[in-house]
Amino acid sequence: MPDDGVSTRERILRACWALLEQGQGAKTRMSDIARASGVSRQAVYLHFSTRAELLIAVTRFVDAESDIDARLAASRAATSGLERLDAFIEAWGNYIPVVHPVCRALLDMAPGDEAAKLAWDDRMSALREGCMAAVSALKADGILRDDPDDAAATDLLWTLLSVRNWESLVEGCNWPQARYIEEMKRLARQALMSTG
Amino acid sequence: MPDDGVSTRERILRACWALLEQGQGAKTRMSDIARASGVSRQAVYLHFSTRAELLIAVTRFVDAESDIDARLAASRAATSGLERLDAFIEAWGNYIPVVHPVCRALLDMAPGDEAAKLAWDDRMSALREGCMAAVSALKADGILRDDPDDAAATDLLWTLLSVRNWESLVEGCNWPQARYIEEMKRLARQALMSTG
DNA sequence: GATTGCACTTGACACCACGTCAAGTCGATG
DNA sequence: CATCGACTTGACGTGGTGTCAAGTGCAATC
Repeated sequence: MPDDGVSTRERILRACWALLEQGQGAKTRMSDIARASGVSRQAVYLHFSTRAELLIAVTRFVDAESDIDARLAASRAATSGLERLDAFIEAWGNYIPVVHPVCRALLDMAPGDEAAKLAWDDRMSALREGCMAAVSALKADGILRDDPDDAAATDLLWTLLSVRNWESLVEGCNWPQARYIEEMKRLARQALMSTG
Repeated sequence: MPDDGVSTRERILRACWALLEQGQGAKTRMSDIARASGVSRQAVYLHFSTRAELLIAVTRFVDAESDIDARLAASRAATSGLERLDAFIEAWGNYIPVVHPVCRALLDMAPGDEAAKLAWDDRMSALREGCMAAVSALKADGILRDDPDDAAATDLLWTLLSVRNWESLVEGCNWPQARYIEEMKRLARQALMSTG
């Protein structure tokens, strides 16, 4: 089936990814993607029954290509709670710019599309797990503050690390990525730990 | 021209506001708004040439009706920097739930509509002014930390107080409004002040 | 009392994306 | 050769926005 050893499906995924990286998510149409993939519009629907499904597939594809799991492994390997928090923020925070264009597109269509919304919520609840683990690690070390309870601490970290906040600081305020990471680490420490 | 002393234009604005308060922003159509206003769909276009224009007009209407200026006056009246920061967070933070349904609708259409995007950016840059003023007040009192410079401190406060973060905590995590306010005050103090 | 003007109604239409359908092409494989 | 699968082509339905043209009804004005 492939032309150059690459399946049509993958060509579409890559073309879509490339398009999203340089265009406004919401304005990338199925026909654009088809053209960029060198395939007819219908062929796209042959592989992905819906725009939302395609975008979701692209996020999974990007996850796989950029080895998000490996990135997060470091944070799970950390021994102390503080190390783990820092490593988690670094892993996730540095992954955001990679997936961001695709997230943007998914997010843009979420208000009007149930499937997109569910997929996004799913991603976000995965992130929440990571936050919860980091909070637990702090608690295990006895350095989690007790003003907000564990759940609230997780809520706070999760909100802090949202894609929107990254957009706000890095894209909206032109912060360099490194500054974003450092500031988030500081903020998270101040928000969650009893001793800074 | 009015039926009950209320202009058609205002009936539309109020009906739209009411609809947004109980529906999903993006799914509220022009025809829904027309029906709720007891007016034809075309009549709506007679007053607002575009859906974006209508939504923008509603936000301004809500601003006026809820006296956002009076709310913010308190923060400007504060004498100390810390008082001012707290008052600002309280004024804006407690205003969010009021405008939120309308913001939601505007935000939902922003990705695909230039006018909506501009209107939103405009609102956000007004908020930024407020943040900057609060930061300046802290600096005047000599209690602004110097790790992040003034601009970055403003960026941080502005991002912290974003509508998205309110949504995340209050709607996403079911925080009561009061808790949101208190936590934001704490977070802002920790993030901006040299002495907590 | 007729005329003009204004706010509004009615119904049709163009537009744009998404998604669907049916028929056809082309190459590989039995 | 026949058939199957991946793909193309072109037409179509749908839902929402925004436009257009003709009409209605009331009020102020002549």
